[in-house]
Amino acid sequence: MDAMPPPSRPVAGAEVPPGAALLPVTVDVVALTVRDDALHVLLVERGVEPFRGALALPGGFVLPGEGLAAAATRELAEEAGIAPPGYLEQLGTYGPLGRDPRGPVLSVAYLLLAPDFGLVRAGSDAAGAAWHPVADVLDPGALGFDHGRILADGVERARSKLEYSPLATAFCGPEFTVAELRRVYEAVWGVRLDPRNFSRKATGTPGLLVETGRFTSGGAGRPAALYRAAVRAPGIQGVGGSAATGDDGPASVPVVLDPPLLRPRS
Amino acid sequence: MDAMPPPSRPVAGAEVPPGAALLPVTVDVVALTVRDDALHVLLVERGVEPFRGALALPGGFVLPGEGLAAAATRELAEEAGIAPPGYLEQLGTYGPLGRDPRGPVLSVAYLLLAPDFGLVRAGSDAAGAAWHPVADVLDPGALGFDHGRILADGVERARSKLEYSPLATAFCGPEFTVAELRRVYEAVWGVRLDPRNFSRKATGTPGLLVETGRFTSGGAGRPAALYRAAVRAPGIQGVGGSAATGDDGPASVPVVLDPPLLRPRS
DNA sequence: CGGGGTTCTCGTCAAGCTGACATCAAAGCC
DNA sequence: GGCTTTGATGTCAGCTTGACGAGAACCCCG
Repeated sequence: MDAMPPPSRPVAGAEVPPGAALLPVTVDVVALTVRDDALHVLLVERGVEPFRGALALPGGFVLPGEGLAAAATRELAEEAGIAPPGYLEQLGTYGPLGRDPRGPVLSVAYLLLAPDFGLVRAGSDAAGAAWHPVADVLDPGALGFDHGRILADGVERARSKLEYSPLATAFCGPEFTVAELRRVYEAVWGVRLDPRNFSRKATGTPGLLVETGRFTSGGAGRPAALYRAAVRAPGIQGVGGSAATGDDGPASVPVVLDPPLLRPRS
Repeated sequence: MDAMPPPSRPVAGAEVPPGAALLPVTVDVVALTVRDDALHVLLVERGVEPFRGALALPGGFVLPGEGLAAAATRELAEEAGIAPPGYLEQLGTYGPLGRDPRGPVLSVAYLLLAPDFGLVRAGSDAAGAAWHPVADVLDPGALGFDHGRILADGVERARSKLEYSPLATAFCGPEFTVAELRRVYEAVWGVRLDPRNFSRKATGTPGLLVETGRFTSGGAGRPAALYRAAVRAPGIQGVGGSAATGDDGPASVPVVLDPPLLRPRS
């Protein structure tokens, strides 16, 4: 669907009722990763008004003939410099009133859970994207527009996703250890988990891990068994075949963890 | 926010980049209720093309100067005849490509969990709204547009909501018995629950029920204790004060059930 | 080469929760 | 008054959870 040509008329609505509003639509992405045992979010420094100089989520306007998910991946590729791996799902829609000083704008937010991929032009360009610790920018007002609220919603969505879906593996590389997976949970939830109980739970939960038979080497301590994700997250690049018509609804969870991995209750 | 006057220029986008698409936006509502121990959805029979004569979710185009949630409540009021009670939250956004034969249209879907409220003009008018058992219309193709998929997403959202939030009470009236609440769970999940275990769990979960001290009378069997919802669902009518700026993001869950009420696993 | 430190893996055990089921209580109905 | 219906309370085995001990396998260092 990325290669779909623009339609003949760039502005739709010729057959819709005359009273309907025609709205510009943006796509903003909450891209989360875990680095140095802390949750990070991909942010850009805005180079143009409004909110010039402020930090904001990567995103931009949907172009004519473009789907929502396609717009999200395009903006990520433009502002992060690469087509990042990971799991992408729709987060929610905000607006159109009272969120952009230029006027009514509808914004569809997406959530990306990704391993710590490198950034092209990281921090060098004026509008370059960079990872920021979520804890540093979680207070309202740290980001332009209503992106502080969108980020908070994205973090909360990620936290609950980790409980009931195997998507914690989306933060890891193709092969990882149980300890790496545990540090993902610890960073996203902001808690400390017992390594022994977590290992028992993670390896005993069907649909989460697949043994590779291989082990780590070179690190300190006893070598750890390497695992792969039991489900390949239907992410940005991995779609492969056409997902029917332009698949722009809220992504369905690939698998539900059963029993869930509940976070400790205070 | 309902009374907000339209802005001076009905079509926004004067200051947005020239390449951005201007899209008509519709709001569709998946209104669910429980009647006769079965999950029902509010549907309208379309009176105009496209999909004339087919069943579809109530909804319509967002008007200039109107917020998303306001458009959802307005469409519900127009097509159901009243301002229904219940809990409203955003479900997801679909499109804009390949879902409306008239051209690109963005659709923001909302989910309403409501008690079995009466319908004005129920079934009489050509475009009147009526409750339909979800089981009758869940197969793809039963509804116009992509509403079959939106309904499926809404039902799945409702199912998981019941596990981790006290929103099952949104299906009940102001006072209800544990048995009524259990029938809500049974209808939404499609399972049979043991009344004794359910009662122990429901009354023992903090943040779900509040005793009223009153009891049912007149029915068959021993009178049952009447309860109220511990949290009033922030629904359509109950907002009261202004919810800051036009609150059109995905609604946050009012309270999280802890421990959750997990549905039986297969 | 051997000891200490580190990390991973397996085992143990009490406490709490879940699912299955029995028992009692309180109404209506004949 | 007995029967039926429905709600409330209790019991009990089995499982899961949280806390923690102990051994295994690697690295580093002297």
